Amino acid sequence: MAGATPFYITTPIYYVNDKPHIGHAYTSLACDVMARFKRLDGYDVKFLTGTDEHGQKVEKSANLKGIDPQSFTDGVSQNFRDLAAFMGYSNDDFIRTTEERHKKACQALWKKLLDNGDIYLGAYEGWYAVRDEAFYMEDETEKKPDGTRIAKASGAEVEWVEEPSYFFKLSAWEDRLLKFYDENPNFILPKSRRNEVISFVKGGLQDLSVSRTTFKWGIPVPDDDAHIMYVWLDALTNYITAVGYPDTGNEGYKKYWPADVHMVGKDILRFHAVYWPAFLMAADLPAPKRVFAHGWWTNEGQKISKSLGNVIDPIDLVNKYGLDQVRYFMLREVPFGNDGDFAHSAMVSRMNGELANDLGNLSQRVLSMVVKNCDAAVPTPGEYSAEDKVMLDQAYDLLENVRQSIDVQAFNEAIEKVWLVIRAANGYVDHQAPWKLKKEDPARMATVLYVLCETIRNVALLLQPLMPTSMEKMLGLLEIADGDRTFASCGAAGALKPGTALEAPEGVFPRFIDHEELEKSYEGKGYDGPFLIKRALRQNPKSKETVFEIILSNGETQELNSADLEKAKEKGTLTQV
RNA sequence: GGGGCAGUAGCUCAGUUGGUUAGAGCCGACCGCUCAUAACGGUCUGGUCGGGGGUUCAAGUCCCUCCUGCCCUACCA
Repeated sequence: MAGATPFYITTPIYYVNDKPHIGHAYTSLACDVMARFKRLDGYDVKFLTGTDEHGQKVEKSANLKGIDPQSFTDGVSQNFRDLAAFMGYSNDDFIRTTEERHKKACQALWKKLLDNGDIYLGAYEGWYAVRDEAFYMEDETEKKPDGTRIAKASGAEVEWVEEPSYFFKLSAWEDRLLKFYDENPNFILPKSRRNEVISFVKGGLQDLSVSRTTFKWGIPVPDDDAHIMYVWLDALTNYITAVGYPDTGNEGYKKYWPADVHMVGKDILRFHAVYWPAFLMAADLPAPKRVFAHGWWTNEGQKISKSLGNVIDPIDLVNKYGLDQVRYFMLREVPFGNDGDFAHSAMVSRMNGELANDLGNLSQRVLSMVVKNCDAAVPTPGEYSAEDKVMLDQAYDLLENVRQSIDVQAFNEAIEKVWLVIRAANGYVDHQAPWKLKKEDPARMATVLYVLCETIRNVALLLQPLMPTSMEKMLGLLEIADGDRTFASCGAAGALKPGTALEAPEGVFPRFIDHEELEKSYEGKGYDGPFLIKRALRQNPKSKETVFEIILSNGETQELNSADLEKAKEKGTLTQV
C-alpha cells in the first residue's frame, strides 16, 4: 500500500487490575469501527490497544495471590486480548507496559525530559491515609478536637508524609498548552469537553509528581534505582512506544506519529489532553491530532458500579443478542460523546426494528424476488426512471456523507444516514411494486430489482466496519468478490454485473424473541393444559400476540397463538399433562 | 464558590450564521400492500420549544434572570 495516507488510532491501555467490562468494549469498539472504515477507505491504518500493567495495586494483587507481578499480569492481560478477539476487534498491535520496548521508550523519554530541564528532583508531600492508600489535599482533610487529622471523605486518619519524587514542570506549560488548544480547535472533542479542559488549564497548573519510591513494580528511573516512574509518564508513553520510539527515524514512527485519534473515556480526558501534549512538547515531539472523550453507560437507567453489582459484561451481551447486534446498538443508540443507557427493551427494539425489519427484511425480500423471478441471477437493468435515479443517487452519495460523520466520530449520525437510504429503499420497493411488474412489465421489474440490489450493495459495503460478520454474509448473498468490497467499489465504479448467479437468500438478522420472558409470563398466569409450551416461536409486533410451539400429550407438536391458548384455558378443556 | 453542558411531541433526540405553517425515529390509531424475517408503505393524533423578562419587523435560535438535571474544579486506570 505504498503512498496510502497513514491513520493511527489508539485505545487507552487498560488497567489489568480490572475485569474487562462494557466500558472497555465500548472504547475499543469505536476505535475498531474507525480503523476498519479507514482501511476500507484506502488508508494505511495502525490500530493500537493494550494493557497497563504497573502500579501498586497490581503489585499487591500479585502478592495476595502469592505470585510475582509479571506472572500475574501475564494472566490478566490475556483477559483483554481475549475480549478483543471475542468482539472482533481488528487491532494491529497489542502493547503491554511490561514489555522491553516500552521500558526503553519510557526511559528514553525520561532522559529527554531531564535533559530539556522539564524534570527535577523534589519531594512529594501531603496528607496520606494509609487505610485509603491515597493522598489528600489540605482542604480535603479536617482536624479533630483530639489533634488528629482525618480525611473528610472516608474518615481515615491521615499523616503528613514526605518522600523524594521527581516532578515534571507542568506549571511551565500552561500558556503553550492554551496556545495549542487555540490553534487546534478540534484537538479535544466533543466541544463541551474541550471547554472543561481549557478552563482547567486556565485555572493554573501544578507540577506533576512522576516517580515513586514506595513500591517497586514499575519502570526504573534512569540512573536512580530508588525511583520508579509513576502512572502517566509510563502509561501515556505506550502510544509512541508502539510506533518505535525512541527510534524516531524508523518507518513506523515516521509514518504514524503523531496519532490521528486517541479514544478515551471522559474520566481520563485530562491526562490525555493536558499531561500528554505537555510531555510531548517538552520532549520536542509533536502532539497527537485529536483526543476524543466518550461518555459512560448506565444499566437500565442505573449508574453502573461494582457495589450495585450491575456491571455489564460484554461477553454476556454478545451471547444474548449477538456480536453485530451489540456493536450496532452501542454506536447507534447514543450520540458518541454523550452518556448512554443500556436497556434491554432498547436493545431489542433496535435489533428487531432496525436490523431485522428495516435492513434484514429489505435484503431478504429483494433477493428472494431476484432469485425467484430473475433466473437466480443479478437482473439486467434498462433505462432508469426518475425514481430509479433518485434511489441510486442516494445509495451512491452515501460514502461521502458517511465519511464526513465518521471523520468527526459521529457514529450515530453516520448510521442514521445509512438508515435513511434503507428506509427510502423499502419505500421504493412498495411504490415500484416489482411483484406486480412481474406480469405487467418484466423488463421494468428487472430494472427495479437491479436498482435495489445496487442499493443493498452500497449499504452493506458501508456497514462493514460496524457489523463485519453480518455484512460479509450480505455481500456474499450478492456474490461480491472479496476484492470488490473496499470503498473504492462504492457507487457506479463497482456496480453489480448483470447475470451473476445468486443463491437463495438466508436471513442475516434474526428477530429477537425473549423466549424465557414469554414463557414465564404464561406460567405466571397459572396456566394448566394437556400440553407443554415448548418455546415461543414469534410475536406479532402489532397485536402483541405470541405464537407458541406446543407439545400435545400424544407427543405431537403444534403451533398455538396466545389468544387461542387463552380460549382453550377458559373452556376448561385442558388438563395438566 | 468558580466553570461547562443540557432542559424541544408519551419516549429518544435533530434543529446551520435569528426569518415563512417547529422536524425525525419509536409508541398509538387508521388505511394500503402481500415480494419479504407476522416484515413494508402511507395518513393521522400529539409540542405554551423549562418559567419569566428583554432586544428585534421577526427568537427554539441573541441578552438578563430564575428553576431543574448532569459534568469539570489535578496526581485514581
